[in-house]
Amino acid sequence: MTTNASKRQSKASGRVSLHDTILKDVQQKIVSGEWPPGHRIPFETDMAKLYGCSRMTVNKALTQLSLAGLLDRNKKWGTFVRAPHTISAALEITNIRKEVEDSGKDYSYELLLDRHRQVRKREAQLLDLEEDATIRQLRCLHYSDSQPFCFEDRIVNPLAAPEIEHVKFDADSPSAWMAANVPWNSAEHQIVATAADDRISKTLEIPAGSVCLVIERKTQNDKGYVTWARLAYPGDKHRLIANFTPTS
Amino acid sequence: MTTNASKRQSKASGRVSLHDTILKDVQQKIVSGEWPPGHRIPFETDMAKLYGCSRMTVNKALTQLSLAGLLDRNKKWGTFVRAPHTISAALEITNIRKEVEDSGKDYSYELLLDRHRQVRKREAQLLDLEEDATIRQLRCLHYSDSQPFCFEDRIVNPLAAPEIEHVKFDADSPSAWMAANVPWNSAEHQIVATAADDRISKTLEIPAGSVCLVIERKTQNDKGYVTWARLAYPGDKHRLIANFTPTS
DNA sequence: GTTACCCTTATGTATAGACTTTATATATGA
DNA sequence: TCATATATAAAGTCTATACATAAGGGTAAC
Repeated sequence: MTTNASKRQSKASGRVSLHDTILKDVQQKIVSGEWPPGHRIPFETDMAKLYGCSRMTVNKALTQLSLAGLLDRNKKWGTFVRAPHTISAALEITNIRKEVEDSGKDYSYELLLDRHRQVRKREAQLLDLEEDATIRQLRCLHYSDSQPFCFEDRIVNPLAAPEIEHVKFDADSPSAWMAANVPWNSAEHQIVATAADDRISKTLEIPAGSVCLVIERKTQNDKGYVTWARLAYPGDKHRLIANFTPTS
Repeated sequence: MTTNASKRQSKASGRVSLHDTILKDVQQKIVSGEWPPGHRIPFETDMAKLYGCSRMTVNKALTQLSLAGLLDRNKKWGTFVRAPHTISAALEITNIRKEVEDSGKDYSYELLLDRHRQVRKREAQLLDLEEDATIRQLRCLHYSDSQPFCFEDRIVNPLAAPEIEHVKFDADSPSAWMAANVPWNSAEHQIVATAADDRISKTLEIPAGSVCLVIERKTQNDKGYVTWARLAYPGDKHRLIANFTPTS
């Protein structure tokens, strides 16, 4: 098959491998939200036709995305975009409700503040926004058995996630809703220990100056930074746990 | 090829796929230390013969391990076990020296304590040891420009890592040496904010009761728990940063 | 001696085809 | 009606083969 051989060559000399192209294409569609969680993606055979390649090549790309946790694959059913992007099994600190309920306590949550305002300078830098941009600010408190458990202070960039504008966070907390509904490209966490400032000590009902574990998280999609959140946990009661194995 | 077909069938009905078996075998050899970092593993063609399968099947396994970061693969040279297991790019908090030097400061380190003693009850539980087992305890202080930067308190289980017994930690710090030389199966991190106790405040030269970020790490190989370490960083000066993408 | 060219080696990519496994859908017979 | 075949669909595994690519060595021409 000389024609096929030359076809292969011309494609290979495109410098980047075909299965990698396919992988990136699919990943892009997922993180951009074009293929939302639950969406059934084309069958291997169809994608093979689409890219003019063999099924094995498509299979290689999809298998990798499945291992990476972006896809769920089922025989006969097909391949589906996986539910919310969990923040890697290693450091799953998104799900405050689960955290509370796993410890056998009752979870509840209260929205303290929800307003639109102009960004501050530091925030504009942080989220790479114009100086006069408008953001939505949310503050809420997560309870464990009616004990304050975590104070969440968040700003959202409406430009990067317009669909959030219509959401009232009376039932679901912002972090829960966002984890389930907003796809992201990359996330950065910063973890720091601080002394509780005035607001935190009052809200969490702990003495001013006592110790807090603070996690700041910034997530990004292809339209820019979506949100920045600060989660403050009281004292040495809270532990972040992360498990690793060489391969995962 | 009917004989081949039936051979395939009989293998496939072994319930677990061949490439996965190969992957696990290689991984086991690496984490057990049988194939140490730098070791050249057999060529694809040889492993194919060894397992009585095609090169593609071996390739699938090795490619995955390479993506997972356990192997380095080079054309013409072959495939090598990758250098020290870094603690996943996401949360690389092992390398204190690098951390310091990346911030433009000079790194130095001082060994404060090195002794053998009987385990305490809590430690025996933690590392799953006999009540009367002996452990090696190490304490040291990492400096950033002659400022105390991190206080390390560590216990080592000689049964799980006998080679450590001969190492004097006068040049390399225990954490550096262990990161470079001790393969591990799994690691657990716990991150917590605490108020500095007496020892920590004196060692790190900070006021008693001021805020500390403490990381506790426990690593395990196939012989059991190797070591437990507590790293204390002073105040809100220290931040743990972790970056995520959906695939990595 | 250096350049140009070819050979070798080991991994990398891609293909076409065969068979397996899991699960649904549909028809068949008691 | 219900259980049981049977067909079908899609992913999973594996093979044999082919060519590409990277890196090194060797050799002959200049």
